[in-house]
Amino acid sequence: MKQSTEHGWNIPPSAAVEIQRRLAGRLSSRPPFDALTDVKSVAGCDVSFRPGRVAAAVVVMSFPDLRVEREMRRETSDRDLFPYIPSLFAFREGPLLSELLRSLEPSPEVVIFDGQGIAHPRRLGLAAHLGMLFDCPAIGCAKSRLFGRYRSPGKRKGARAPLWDKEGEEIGVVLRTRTGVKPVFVSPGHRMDSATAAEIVLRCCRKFRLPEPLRAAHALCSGDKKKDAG
DNA sequence: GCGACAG
DNA sequence: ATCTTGTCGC
Repeated sequence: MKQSTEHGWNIPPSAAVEIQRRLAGRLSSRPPFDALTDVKSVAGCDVSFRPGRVAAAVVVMSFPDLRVEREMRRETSDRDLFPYIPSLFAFREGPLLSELLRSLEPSPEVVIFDGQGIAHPRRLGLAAHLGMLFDCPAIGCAKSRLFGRYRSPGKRKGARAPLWDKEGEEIGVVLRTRTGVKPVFVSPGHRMDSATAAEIVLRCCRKFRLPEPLRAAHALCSGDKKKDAG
């Protein structure tokens, strides 16, 4: 049985676009928490590819201390995997991540995805799409830009610049998570706003450019055999 | 028609 | 994303 078909992910690109248009209208930009004071844990999600195989991982960390609380990993064949098409990214990485997220209890307080939130042509990047499906606060943290215009942020850690759409609406933040390194593109997914998303991502960054939950998820699904070290 | 284009 | 070690630069 093809799980991707059962879950409605394996569909023609034209149908995928229609789904995005339909779901985008139901997004919420209001975090369920006042600020960051209520957030006790943050989950990171990532997917990696190997010849013939695909693996996804979800790592839940306490917040703001960032201690690993839970790790989940799932690997399958890449048969019937949706092709990589910019703007339809969720249909490629979403299926496997959904399998992990649906079995994660209790539901995570906040989830950070390796991709865009609403900084997308139809306002439905991976983080917005999965956040919507699980009705969970979600943040998109991408390593490069897909959509939107911006002015380069300051060079120091914490510096940020708004990411705007063609109508001048803010759809995210270009955030410098480490002095002197290329900034990341943070955008709210579901039940989230840009300011809160940027704060959470920044507080999840220690010694590296990417937030720890994402680094941990990446290491887990890609099979990095490393150990801890302050 | 010509670029742009998350991972 | 992935194929891959050392190496150039701050």
